[in-house]
Amino acid sequence: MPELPEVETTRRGIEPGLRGQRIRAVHVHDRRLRWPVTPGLAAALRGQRVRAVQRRAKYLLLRLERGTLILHLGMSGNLRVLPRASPLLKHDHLELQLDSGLVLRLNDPRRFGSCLYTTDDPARHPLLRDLAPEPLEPGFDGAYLQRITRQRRVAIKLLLLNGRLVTGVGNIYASEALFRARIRPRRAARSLTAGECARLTTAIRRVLGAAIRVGGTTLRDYVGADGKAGYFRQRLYVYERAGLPCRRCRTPIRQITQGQRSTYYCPRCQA
DNA sequence: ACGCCCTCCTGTTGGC
DNA sequence: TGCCAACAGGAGGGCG
Repeated sequence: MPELPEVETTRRGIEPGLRGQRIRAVHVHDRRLRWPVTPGLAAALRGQRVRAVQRRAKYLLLRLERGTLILHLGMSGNLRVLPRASPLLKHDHLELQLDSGLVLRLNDPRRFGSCLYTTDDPARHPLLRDLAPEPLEPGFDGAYLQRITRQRRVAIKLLLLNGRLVTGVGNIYASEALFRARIRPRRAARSLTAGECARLTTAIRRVLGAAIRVGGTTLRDYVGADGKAGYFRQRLYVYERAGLPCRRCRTPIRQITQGQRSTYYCPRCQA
C-alpha cells in the first residue's frame, strides 16, 4: 500500500501525538508480522520517551531515548493515534500506550509490515543499510540516475522498484513518474539518455512531492494517522486507468505486466 | 553482480 | 447465491 507519500503523511500525522511522550505500555496482539515481533519488545520500550519521529525511504523510525523502533507498513498497514478507549479493530496487531492517554495502533490485514527494535544506529541496520538515497534530498538527480542505470538491462519501471537503487517509489508512483517523464516503462534502464534521466528524477520528485501535499493516494484501504483518506488518486494520470482516455491526449491507457505486477502507460505520450 | 521468480497474508472483485 | 481464481500501495531471499 504505502509508498513514500503515504508513509510521510503517516509520519506527519503521528508525530504530534508521539513526540515527547513516554511509552507507558506496549500491547502486542499478534506477533506474526513480516518478521515476528520479538518477545522482549514491550519490556525494551516501556518507560522510554519518544524523541523524534523520522522517515527513511518507506520506513518510519521512532527515535527513543535508548534505541529506535523501526516500523514498516508493508502493503496494507496503517498507523493511527487514538484515545486509549477506542475499540480494537480486526488486524490491530500492536499498540503503544502513551502517558497522554492516547495510543499508537498498527493495523495491517496482510501482515507484510514489520516492527523491529534496535539500540544501534538504525542507518546501519541490515534493512536500512543498503537503501538508495532519499529521492527528495539533493543527491537524487539526473547524474545519479544515469550512473546507476548504465550497465542495467532491466526495464526502467522495474528498476524504480528496486530499493537499493531508488527508494520511496512503489507501483503507483513508478507508473506515474514515467508518464510525467514521457518514458516507456519497458525501456531498458541503460538505454535512457542523460536528458531522460534528468526528466525522470525531476518527475519522481515532483510526483512524490505533489502526493505528499494532498495526503497521499488512497486506492482501497489506506488512511492517514487521522483516519482520513489521501486524495492524490484524482490526480493520477495512468495508474488503474486501463482503457480510459489519456488525460493528456485521449489515447486509451494500456496495462501491462512487469515482474508480476501491473504497469500503466500511455502509448502515445510515452515514447 | 544481475535479473528473474517466488513467497509471505487477507480481503475484494469479477467471471461463471 | 456460491465458488474460485486473480489481483492488490512491498520487498527479502533464493536461484541460475
